[in-house]
Amino acid sequence: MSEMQAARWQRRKEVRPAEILDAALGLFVEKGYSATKIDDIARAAGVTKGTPYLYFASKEEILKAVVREKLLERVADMEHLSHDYSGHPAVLIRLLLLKWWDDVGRTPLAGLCKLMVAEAVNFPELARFYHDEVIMRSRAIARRLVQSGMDSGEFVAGDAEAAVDALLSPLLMTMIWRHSFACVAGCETDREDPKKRLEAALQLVLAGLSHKTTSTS
Amino acid sequence: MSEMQAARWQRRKEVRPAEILDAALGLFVEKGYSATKIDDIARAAGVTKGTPYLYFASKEEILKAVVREKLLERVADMEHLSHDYSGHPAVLIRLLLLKWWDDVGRTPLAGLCKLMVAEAVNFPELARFYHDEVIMRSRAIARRLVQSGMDSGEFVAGDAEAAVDALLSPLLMTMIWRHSFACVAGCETDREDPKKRLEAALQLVLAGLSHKTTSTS
Amino acid sequence: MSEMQAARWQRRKEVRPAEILDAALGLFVEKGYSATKIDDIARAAGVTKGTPYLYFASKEEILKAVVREKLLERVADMEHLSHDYSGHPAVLIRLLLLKWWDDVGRTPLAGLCKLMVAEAVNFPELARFYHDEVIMRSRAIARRLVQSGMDSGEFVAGDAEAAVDALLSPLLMTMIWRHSFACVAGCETDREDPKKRLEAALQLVLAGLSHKTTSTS
Amino acid sequence: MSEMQAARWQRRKEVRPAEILDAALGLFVEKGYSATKIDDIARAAGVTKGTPYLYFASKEEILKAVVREKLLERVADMEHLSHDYSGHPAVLIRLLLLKWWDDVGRTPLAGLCKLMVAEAVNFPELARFYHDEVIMRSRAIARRLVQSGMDSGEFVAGDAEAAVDALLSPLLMTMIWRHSFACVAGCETDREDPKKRLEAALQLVLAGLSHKTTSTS
DNA sequence: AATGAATGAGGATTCATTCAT
DNA sequence: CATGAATGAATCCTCATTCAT
Repeated sequence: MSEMQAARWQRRKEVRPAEILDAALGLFVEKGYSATKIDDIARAAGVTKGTPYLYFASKEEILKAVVREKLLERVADMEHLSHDYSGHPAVLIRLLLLKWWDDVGRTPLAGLCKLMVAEAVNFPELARFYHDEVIMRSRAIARRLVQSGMDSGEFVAGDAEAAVDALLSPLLMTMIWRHSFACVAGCETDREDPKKRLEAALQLVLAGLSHKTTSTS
Repeated sequence: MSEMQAARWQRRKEVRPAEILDAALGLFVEKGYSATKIDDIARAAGVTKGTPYLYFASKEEILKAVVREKLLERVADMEHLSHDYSGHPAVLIRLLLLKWWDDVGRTPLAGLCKLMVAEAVNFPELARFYHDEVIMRSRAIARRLVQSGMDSGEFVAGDAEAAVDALLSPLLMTMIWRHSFACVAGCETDREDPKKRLEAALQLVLAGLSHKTTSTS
Repeated sequence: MSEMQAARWQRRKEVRPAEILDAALGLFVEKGYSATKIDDIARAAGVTKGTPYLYFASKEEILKAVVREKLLERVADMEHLSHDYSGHPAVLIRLLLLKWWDDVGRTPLAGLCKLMVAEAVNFPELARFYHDEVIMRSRAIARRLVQSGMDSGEFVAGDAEAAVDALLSPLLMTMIWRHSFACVAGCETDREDPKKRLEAALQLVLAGLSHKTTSTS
Repeated sequence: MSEMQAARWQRRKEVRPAEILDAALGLFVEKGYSATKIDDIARAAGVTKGTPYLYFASKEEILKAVVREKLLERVADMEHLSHDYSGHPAVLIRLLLLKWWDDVGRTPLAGLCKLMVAEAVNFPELARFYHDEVIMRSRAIARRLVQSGMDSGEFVAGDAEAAVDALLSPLLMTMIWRHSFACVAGCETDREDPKKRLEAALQLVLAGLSHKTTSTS
């Protein structure tokens, strides 16, 4: 029994942190940071109250770890995609935003983005991390693409930062919406196909960004 | 001592509620709902712990009152403006969004919008109120204008809801940004002129929405 | 106006204390001491929160005044009755106990007796007053009658104090009952005629106290 | 310091609830419900403020548990005794009442009975429980005995409920007395032997209840 | 490694009492 | 004389964190 136990524990030791973070992600997203109790997280992870403290120093550290673990690779993905690419910026922009929607926006991770917005003020250090490693890097990708389009003449020259705002905002707001009002009974404005709507909004911005000679069809 | 006492012992029934709500607005916006203690609100309003309870039943009711008091008239303003208007929708859309920026976006009220996003899940009743009385009414104004533009041929026909998303999102995200990351030391990506940037993003969307015959000059 | 006012106030000044004590009696009896708020008393008396403090120093003083005002004369009544009497003790005992029932037991004053029991520990000074002026004087009357019965041979000789206990307890318990369990929904063991039952119990004790030669068979 | 700490940090899940209830019983009886702070209970039980909440949901639940735990078995005892018995009702009545005195009346449990009287109005649910499980069951035992005595001709026929009142009231009032006025300095009418006095009172009632042919001594 | 009993600081709320009007 | 706005001490309860087992 003790050997089996030991073996099991050995194995658990490797996976516990991830299990705890998964549980924490779900609960933070569902109920917010304050309303999530350590005990909830522990139970959701199949352990008891003390266990999270074996792996994380505090509730705050769990939040930090969740953010760190879950979002960084998504950003890295996009950086790789954008580096290996040479073609029309508009096409890649569309591609990347829709990929972000598929990988993050429609998943629980979107809730993490909303959580960061909600809690940024309370966790400055974490906010800085998120700002530098998620926001700035994502915007840098977008900005580079926008700028290259402007430079190549494919896009109308103008304020690149503003263009990035216009491109990203609909996606971000959709993510935030899904984890705020959309969760409230009575506010479920059923957006049948959010992705399609997102695409339409994006298309509008890209159209505004592009030179058009004719608009006839 | 007696002067201080005397100063402390003012009976100002008429103005207390407003003072308390102002104090509450500032603190809720600055620190979030949970992190704001009733005692903080009281002190900021120049009264003591018990006084807020003379006017509001609970901390939650204070939040509700803040939201109710502060945002409704802004929405009503916009409805009036949009009703009395007959001209190019694009012009009014620009006008209204920039007005919202001036009246709300760059003021502490923007923090209230961010707060609603952050706390919607925790205060469903309040969220419904905000959804119905602020969000839906605002979107309705925008949708009407977009639709009339599409009907008149001034705008390219398409998904009106998506167009509303595209138009409003940059404004909303700017407001949210200002009350989340922008408050964190190290994240103050100095946006010298947010209004100008907002205008540029808006211009982009309106351009995408408009028929253009030539883009050259 | 000011003269009328003054006149009215003059008159009020005389009756206010009594009005406040009446209101307090009702509420103390109904809800208990702790659960009765000064504000309740004031409103029930048709005045506002500050007014009771013009006449009484504190909530506790109101309770004391209520007890003092309301019960003393009842006791004095009985003392008079018992002094002016010469006849069979058993008859007077019956008379006095039934009178106490009519004057106190079935009125709200019974609630005051129960209140004293409930709060004696919390208000020792008041308890002492009640003990000396109500309990001891009442028992003294009863004891004198019992003793005279024993001395005259009308009653079986024995422990006079115990006889007093036996005589008074059913009355006291009935009073207490009416202001404790009888007020609770679900416990209203409907005692159709409490006075009749009281009489029967009393009869039993008096029978036990009396010499009986035959009980017929 | 470390020894004190260690002593403070004992894990005794099994015994804590009982310790807390014991402490609570003592304090409730001594000071009343309102005047007893959770912190007092905790300290008296040798734990800290939070610990009672590990075992009981609220102060009210502690009171309920105290009543439930402590009195039910006493009632059950009496039911057993009365069932297994066949003899003169008067004898058993005397026995049971004196047993109740020994088991409850002269112990702190009597304080609980007084507390129930004092707080019945404030805790209707608990009052119903006590009414059904303690009062009614006790009275049922007494009533059965009285009735059987009346049926067998041992007792004078009459109002059985009134007889129960007469039999129980002296005991109840003695219990109540001991936990109200008797606790107040200055009211300690020293009843040298309360049991003896109780017995005398009881004897009186039983005498009144019995057929007597001769009263000679 | 895991448990979960115990801790204790912290915060919302109540209400007797005061005092400027 | 009366008001009722304001006070602030008091108390219940929560929950992140600790540590003996």
